[in-house]
Amino acid sequence: VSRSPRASGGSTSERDGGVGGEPSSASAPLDPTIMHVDMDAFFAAVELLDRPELVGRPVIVGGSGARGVVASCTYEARRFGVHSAMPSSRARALCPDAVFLDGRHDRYGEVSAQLREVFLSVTPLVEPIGLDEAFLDVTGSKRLLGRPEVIARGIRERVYEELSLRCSVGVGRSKLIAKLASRAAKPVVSSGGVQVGDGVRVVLADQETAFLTPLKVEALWGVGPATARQLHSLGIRTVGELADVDPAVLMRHLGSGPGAHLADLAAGRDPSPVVPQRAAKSLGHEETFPRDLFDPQDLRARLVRIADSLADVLAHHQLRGRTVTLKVRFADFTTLTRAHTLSVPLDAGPAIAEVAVALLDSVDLVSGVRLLGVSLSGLQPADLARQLSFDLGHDGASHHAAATQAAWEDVSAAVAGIRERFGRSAVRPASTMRTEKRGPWGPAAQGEATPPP
DNA sequence: TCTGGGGTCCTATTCCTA
DNA sequence: TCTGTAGGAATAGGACCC
Repeated sequence: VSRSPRASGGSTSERDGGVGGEPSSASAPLDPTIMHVDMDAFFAAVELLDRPELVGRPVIVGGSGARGVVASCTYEARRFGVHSAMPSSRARALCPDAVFLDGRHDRYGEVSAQLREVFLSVTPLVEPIGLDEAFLDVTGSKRLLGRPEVIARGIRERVYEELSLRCSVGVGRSKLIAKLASRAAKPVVSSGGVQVGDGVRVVLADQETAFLTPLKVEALWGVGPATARQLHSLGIRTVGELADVDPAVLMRHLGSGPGAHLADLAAGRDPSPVVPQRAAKSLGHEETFPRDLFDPQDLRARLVRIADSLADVLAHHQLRGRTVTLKVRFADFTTLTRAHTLSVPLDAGPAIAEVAVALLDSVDLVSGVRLLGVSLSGLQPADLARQLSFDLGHDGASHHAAATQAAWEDVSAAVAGIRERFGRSAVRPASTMRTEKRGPWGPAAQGEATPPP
């Protein structure tokens, strides 16, 4: 090992510019080179692929109902100030001519899988972040594929050739730098128009400080509105100012963990590795209702349907979980959670619903409910859980839910099979059917029907 | 303006048990 | 047998990410 940074007393990055440089001699350890690939307006761009007649128009993907938000939008819509996470009502006011489309996550998932194939042809070390971005550790690919900038441009070209989609690529020694660099490579939108970005931005080791210093603190991973407010109150607005603050001060104001973490990021220190696969720690499903609901019986029925949807997700992942968490958001947007951990892992809809409904019954619902959600954590593979499920639990709730789980074991498998062949709506919990539109009791908007006499 | 749905991680508190 | 304590698990809330 001829070029070990430690052995030679200095970082190789000081010699070759940090991120890659020329391919090194065969046995030398290479400087880490991380890439962050971020699709441009991903959901909206996929919609335009399938509906080319919309190209050039402002297109907004997201819930178009009264309580929806923007999930993605084209740059034509961004010119009007529309951006993701904005309430749809506001987006419509800003851009009345926009075309609103409901999201098709299955479709985005398909394209995302194709995208991953491109990434995996460059390096096996791919860490997806959502459907539309990923970190790639290309440290070991440089000898074969060339300088980082060459690799990055190659990825960009292949994504465009194979998927007709554009992306931005950031390159640096760490995930922190790579992520910020990809943002710097993005197209810039103003009311005047769209300025095409570089597409690729490489930040070399000796450029890191100059690159980070002028950025706003909000640019850092982990600084959201609440942390930004606190930092602003301390007179800190840029990453450079943050780097000048004594870490002890940050730890005092933000807590020891987040404070120390933020001090590291501001100084450009981010040792976090690219992690190819992460096992899910929780799975959940939640629904916001078109209008607030007050009737406990109605809410219980909604919860059963949500638990049923969650059971589908669990079956798909072949997982069970021991902790059931109920989430309730009230009309005033305050949110509470209630959790119960069982001795036996569940995946059957009725068993999950039983626990969730019991939790719901412990909550005061008089102020009106806008959202209900159920999630399961403490996950384990279903086949392993099945072997261990002879233990029916000790406390009353566990015992009851475990018995329900056992009783529904075979039924759940049969339901999954039927849905596989005939679609999700082929089998539904009976208790949810009173909320569906149907015959003798007259037409009503879905989910708004009056219960039959 | 009025705030989705899918998650992760962190902190504080409470409760149980060795 | 009783008491104090330390530590872990469970619980709840909040911030943040895409």
